[in-house]
Amino acid sequence: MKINKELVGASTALLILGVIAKSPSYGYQIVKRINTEAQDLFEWQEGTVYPVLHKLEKDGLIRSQWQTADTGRRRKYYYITSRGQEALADYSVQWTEFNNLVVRITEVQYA
Amino acid sequence: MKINKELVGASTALLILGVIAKSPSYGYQIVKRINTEAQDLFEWQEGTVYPVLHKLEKDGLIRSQWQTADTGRRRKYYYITSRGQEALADYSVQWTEFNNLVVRITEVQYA
DNA sequence: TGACATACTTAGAAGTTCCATGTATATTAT
DNA sequence: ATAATATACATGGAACTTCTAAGTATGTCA
Repeated sequence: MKINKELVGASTALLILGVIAKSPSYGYQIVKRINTEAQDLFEWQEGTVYPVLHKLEKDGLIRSQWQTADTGRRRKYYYITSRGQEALADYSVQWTEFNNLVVRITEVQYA
Repeated sequence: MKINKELVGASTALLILGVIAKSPSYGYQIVKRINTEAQDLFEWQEGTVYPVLHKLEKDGLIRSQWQTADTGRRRKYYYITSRGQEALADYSVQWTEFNNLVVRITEVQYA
């Protein structure tokens, strides 16, 4: 299995897929959700996320649908596709293996 | 703690620092070492690693020294600096936290 | 009505990594 | 002997991502 070349950079995509897989969401919500979970670890900007959403949609891993909230505000909801679910499962495995490698290489050796 | 903006992209640096921290190495050796450990997960190209080594040295996280092997071949050995050790410890923590986030977000929910 | 939060979008800059290629030398195979 | 391969370092330019910044629009609340 040759890992996806962009795997690591694709952690953004991985997180987005993870969020949408649990529940369809729209961009702004995803940004808030991840930033809350990330605490002080990092902070996504909207300008980072929207292009990734567009790319994921172009690649057929998610699809979108405009909806109007009760408030009257328009939101573009994203849904994961079956290809997206496959990709998510795939990326998760790759991520885990990659993490194992990082841990193995960087961990301190104890006699 | 604001995570290093390049953390994820910095996984390359993290792995390199991890290798050198255990034992001073030269570029070609690092590439072979990581590629062996990475199995089929990915494969670093030399052209990917040398620029990172140069950047790490410029940032003072590693230092280099030319040595001539018994074979007569010249190698540029890299040593981790104290600042490099601090960075390695720091990045490791950040990586762990980041991984925890990824796992939390992407893991399947069981009732 | 003014300030703020919500919500999406894109342009341009900056930064990384990849691919390809180049140079040089030692080792191994023919 | 010499050809092929492995070792070893290096860099230019392409390709790709992400970031910053800005823009547009609308709903909510003081």
